[in-house]
Amino acid sequence: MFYDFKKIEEKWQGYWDKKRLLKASPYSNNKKYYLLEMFPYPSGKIHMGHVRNYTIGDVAARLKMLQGYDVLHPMGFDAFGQPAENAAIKNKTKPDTWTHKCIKDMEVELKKMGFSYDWGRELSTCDSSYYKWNQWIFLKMLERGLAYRKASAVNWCPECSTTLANEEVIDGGCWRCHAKVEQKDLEQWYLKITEYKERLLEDLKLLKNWPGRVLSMQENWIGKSQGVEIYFKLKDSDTVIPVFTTRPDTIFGATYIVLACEHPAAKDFIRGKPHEKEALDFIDKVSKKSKIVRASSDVKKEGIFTGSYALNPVNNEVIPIWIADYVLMEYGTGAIMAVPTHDQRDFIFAKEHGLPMRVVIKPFDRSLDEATMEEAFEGDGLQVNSGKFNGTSNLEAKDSISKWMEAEGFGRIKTNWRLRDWLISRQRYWGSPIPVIYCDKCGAVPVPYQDLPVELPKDAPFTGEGGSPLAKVKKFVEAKCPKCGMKARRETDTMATFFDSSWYFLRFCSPQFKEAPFDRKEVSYWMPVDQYIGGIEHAILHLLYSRFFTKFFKDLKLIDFSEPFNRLLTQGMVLKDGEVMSKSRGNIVDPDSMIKRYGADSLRLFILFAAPPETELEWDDRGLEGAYRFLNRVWRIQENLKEKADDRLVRLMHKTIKKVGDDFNGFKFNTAIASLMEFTNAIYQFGADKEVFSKLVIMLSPIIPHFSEELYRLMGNQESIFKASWPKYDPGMLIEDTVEIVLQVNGKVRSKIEVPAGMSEEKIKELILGEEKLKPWLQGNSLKKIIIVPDKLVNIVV
RNA sequence: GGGCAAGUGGUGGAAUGGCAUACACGACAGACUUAAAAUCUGUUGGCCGCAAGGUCGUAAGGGUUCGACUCCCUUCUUGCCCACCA
Repeated sequence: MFYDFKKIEEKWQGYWDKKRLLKASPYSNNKKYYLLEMFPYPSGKIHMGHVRNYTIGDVAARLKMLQGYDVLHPMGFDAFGQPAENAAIKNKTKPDTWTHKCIKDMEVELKKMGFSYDWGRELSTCDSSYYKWNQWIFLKMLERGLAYRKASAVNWCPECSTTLANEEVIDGGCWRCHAKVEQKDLEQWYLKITEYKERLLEDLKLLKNWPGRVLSMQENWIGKSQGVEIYFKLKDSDTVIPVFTTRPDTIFGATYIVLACEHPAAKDFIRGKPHEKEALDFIDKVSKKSKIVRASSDVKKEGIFTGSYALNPVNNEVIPIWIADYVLMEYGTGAIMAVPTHDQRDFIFAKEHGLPMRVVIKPFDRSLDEATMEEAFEGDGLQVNSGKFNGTSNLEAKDSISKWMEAEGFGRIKTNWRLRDWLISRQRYWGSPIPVIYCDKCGAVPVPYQDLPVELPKDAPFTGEGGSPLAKVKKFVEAKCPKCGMKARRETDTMATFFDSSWYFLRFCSPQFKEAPFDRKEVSYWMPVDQYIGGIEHAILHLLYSRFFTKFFKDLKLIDFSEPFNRLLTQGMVLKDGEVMSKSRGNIVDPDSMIKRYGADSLRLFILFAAPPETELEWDDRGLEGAYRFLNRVWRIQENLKEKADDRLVRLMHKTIKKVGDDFNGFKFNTAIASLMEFTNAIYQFGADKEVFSKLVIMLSPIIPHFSEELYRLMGNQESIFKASWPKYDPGMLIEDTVEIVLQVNGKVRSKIEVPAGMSEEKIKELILGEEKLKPWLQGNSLKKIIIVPDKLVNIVV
């Protein structure tokens, strides 16, 4: 009556493993498919998000196996990172021990789901055979000037005692622990990702199969903006204050200038002025606050007058210079021209401090008065109060004013970027050591290639006190200078884990390769990744860094493609009662307990059926039970097979094969499953023969592999179902003899008729005008028009 | 504040210019059973109607069209991402 999922799933998992059935084998033909899901952090337990991500991937991978592709479907672990250190402190264990235990536990859980990974290719980023190549890549970057050291104020998380990249600061807090981020000065290693900004932006155009939202997020992150750098001269002096603007069309309305507090000239402008002390106090007060706090401290804009004045180059107007907290030193030149009438931030600031304003762009359909304005006008319109540009549209003026200012020497046309260099240093233990030695005489010296890997010492002390445990390991820190042989000191910072995950997709092509990060021959066969699947939370950082690394490898002539991921799918979150599943909410549904109750196949089926992959998925225990019931329903079909299936069923089978194939290719698993359910319902109605049933089972096999393998073998097949081929449909069987035509009067359905397919418009017209059911609607009305959609619909307009 | 999605039965969702609500969950009824579970077979958007049938209905309002869940405009709501980016 019930199929024994526990026995079946264990049996076939063991069989696939023993036969190495899921091993990726290249070069068997010329169709390759590299399917990759974002590898997990080994926390020790898989959650529903993993189950969803990996189930989606597994269906695609198994489908491609059935379609005869060489499939590469690997799995590994993003194993460096803070939680291992935190666990080490808490449980008095070692990060290494803890991580490897977690990896073991997760392997077991992943295997229970029956995912088709080639476990022979498994890798962990914390193994020295992997991070050796992180160090190799770092040295290559160092050689090319792409890795450099810079002392600067960095984001400091007091909770984790570590620095964070700008990208890792979320709402003023640490991306992992959410503690409030502070400012601190440190010498840090950076990667010059900005050198690739043009290509990172330009090549987004190549990514035709990426979700639009991810592309636009990347574009905004890179943040290219065209504008003009305008030179404002100080009144009674030759000192120039450059200012960047994307709105040169508003230059005639610039009524004051604002400097960032950190602006190098700020203190000069204050010196000897009446409010000198007050102004210095203000600068001091603001600079003590971290920039993150300043950014998040709502809308209040504080500022103070410097006492100095500048000249607007286009009209020689004398305008005051202010200092304020809402201007950022990091963007543009650290100084802005303020146009309160056409920028809302400037407007608020001007109102608060009684600064002058002047309208220079008026809306097309009305006039504007600065005295009565309640907010800035940021839309498009016509230039006014703008000298010889009056009357032109501001969009045109943007261009003509820029060119005019450049010609007059008032400024120059310039492009600004939002993208910053990438800070990779971490004052942490559990990461790849940065392969550099500091010598008093020779400075920072790279570790020679033949000395790689620089191994992490296993016996670092974990006290939970701040600072890096690595710095406390004497025999690690003490080193000889590779250049002069003198006593020297080893770098104790480790790399950000985003470094590890920026190239793992290349390593999977040849995970045991000893000569280089990857074997060029294998990479040129498998790469680029045909389908990448993961969470939207990685839309910016991980994907941008991976694209950067790929371009770097291309420049090294190690590969000959410039984008790593052809197609990208970002799957939606798994919700419970409308909320994201999380420990803090206490609404976690543990996959393992669901596998115990209903089996992995039911879980896979439910999670694919409940929602399309990209949208959020609402968890529902009863839905899972429904999936289990469906499997039993299919299971029972084998007990009642007929000699020969009904023609109607065979026709439906061909339709279903087409529909399911199309839906699978478009990752529309929910509707593919719906079709398979309809087909199953039809089998209950008409009765199937062995051939029809086996095709149903093959179509189900990517979704519910153990179940399908078992049924397939019970039907007498000796070979694995994954050696079978995907069923083909006969296009002739899709054509219907008769079609149902919907009859509308004035767009409302009034009747339907059955007619032979391909009937001519004339004949249809004749037929429907005599149709009894339509008479009441046509009587007493004059016929205006008849619209005929062949084989589908007729609309009579009266 | 900006950008991008989305809004459809009691619920998850289907339909991307042509029969709104496929498929599933839940609910209700029938068969089987001493009974229950399981299974099988039905019914299941609202309103009016005994019925045939009619009528309203895809967040709200307007527009384009013979015809709109679908395209356009306005508004509202929710979610995600970004955010003093000049």
